[in-house]
Amino acid sequence: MPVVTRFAPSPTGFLHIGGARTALFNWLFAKHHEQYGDGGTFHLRIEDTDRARSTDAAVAAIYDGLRWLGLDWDGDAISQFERRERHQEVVRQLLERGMAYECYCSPEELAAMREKARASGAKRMYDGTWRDRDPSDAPAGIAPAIRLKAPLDGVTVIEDLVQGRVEVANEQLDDMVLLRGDGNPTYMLAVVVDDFDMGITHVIRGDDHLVNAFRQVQLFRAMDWPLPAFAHIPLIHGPDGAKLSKRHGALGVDAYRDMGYLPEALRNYLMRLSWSHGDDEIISTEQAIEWFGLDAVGRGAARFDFQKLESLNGHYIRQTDNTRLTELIMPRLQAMLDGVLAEGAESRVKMGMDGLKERAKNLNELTENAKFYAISRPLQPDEKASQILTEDAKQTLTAFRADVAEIADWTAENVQSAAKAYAEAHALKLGMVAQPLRAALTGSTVSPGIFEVMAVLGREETLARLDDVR
RNA sequence: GUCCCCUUCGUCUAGCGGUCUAGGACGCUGCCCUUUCACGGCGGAAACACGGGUUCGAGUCCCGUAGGGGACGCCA
Repeated sequence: MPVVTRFAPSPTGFLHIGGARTALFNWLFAKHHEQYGDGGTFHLRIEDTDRARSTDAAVAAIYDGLRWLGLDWDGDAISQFERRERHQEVVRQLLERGMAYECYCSPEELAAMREKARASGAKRMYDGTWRDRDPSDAPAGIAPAIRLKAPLDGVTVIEDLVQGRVEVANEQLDDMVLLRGDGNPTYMLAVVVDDFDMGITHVIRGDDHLVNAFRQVQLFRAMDWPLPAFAHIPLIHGPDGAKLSKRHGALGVDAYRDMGYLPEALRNYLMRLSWSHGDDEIISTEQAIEWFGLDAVGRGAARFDFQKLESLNGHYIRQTDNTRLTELIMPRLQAMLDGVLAEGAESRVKMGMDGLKERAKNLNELTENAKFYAISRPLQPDEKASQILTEDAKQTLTAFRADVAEIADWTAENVQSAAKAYAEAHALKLGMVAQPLRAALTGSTVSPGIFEVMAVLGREETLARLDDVR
């Protein structure tokens, strides 16, 4: 049977990292079945039933984040709000069949009920005041909410693909609100109706929804609809072990993009949280699609670890071709240098990329490391570099400059040979030549191999930079 | 408070009763490579929360305890 999954974020904030992983799992599961099973489809549904809190900007951020991560969805995204008439229609049916009822409790009454229930340790929050009450008792001028008439005893069972069999006594579950007093559907109603209408076969979402799932199952049963399979995946926690939230600084996926992470690195990192395939760590998306299955998803929450993401990102940066890296970095370089780039900056950056990329864990570092290729002369050596440029060092540089100016074929090899010859002739260690060169040519004490740098810079620029420090 | 879930190195995890003197990765750390920093290579320290069962045999199954997390909205 073909698999149909969905990612259903509420557009009240930006696409956060936990949501991104939920989307990833749904996407991988659908793709796996598309390529290795009977078919798979992945839908995006925007849960915007809360009109007050939903924003277009958040919707745009969700689209943007998913696209950046490469998680394409099938068909158009569905707006839950736009389906409210269908939701209302379902409630009408429920009402007609006596499976739902009108509730006239005021917010104050409900608050009092809640307090009382908690204080007395009662199972249900809502006490069922209007469950069997004659509608003629209804106070005038108050629009009622509609509640589901849920079973009072027995148990509701979920055979969760990740959590296993979980059951809750129905006496724990009170009658949930389906339609608000203003006639708008609640999330609980909308998910069930939409999941049914969309033919969702597998509901894969964070396990903070596990408890909700029981009430949703009651609704499915009330409508006599077939149940989808449920898979409640563990949440991602912050470094402190609590649910990931704004205070952890982990915001939207756009923040990760800004921090210089590659989407493939973030994808690889995210898929390894609560899911694994043996000892494999570096997993391409193609492999993940082939291997992904719900049976290999664990049940424990995972903590977010920036260092591991960083390490993975470094790996993917080294794997990425120089042209793409250069394109990714040029705008950042522009910003860093206030738009003032030396002539030929881009081609130098690209030519020097081999040496640059193995020294960076993220795009911001890469940009910082590439700066000396793009900046205009004269360079401002940093503090450590200045310390290296002593009078002795400058003399060495002046003498060596004369040697190197004679080189006919300006290559890294030839420049290096010249440096070695110079060091030998003056009984110096190679470092005594190389470090001053590095300080003069890059303005820093850390850089790619200095002879490679000289080759990339070219004879003219190299000699000019050497002259600058005299 | 009530209900639900979870528990292997600091972190992510492998392990699906014997092959576990518990493996991999990140991080930490020693050495090598080396013109700096990285990359890379070779080593090291580091974990089955605790207590009972079941079994010839338990990290693996069951039950408790402790700890952690999640949910208890006319939010999603």
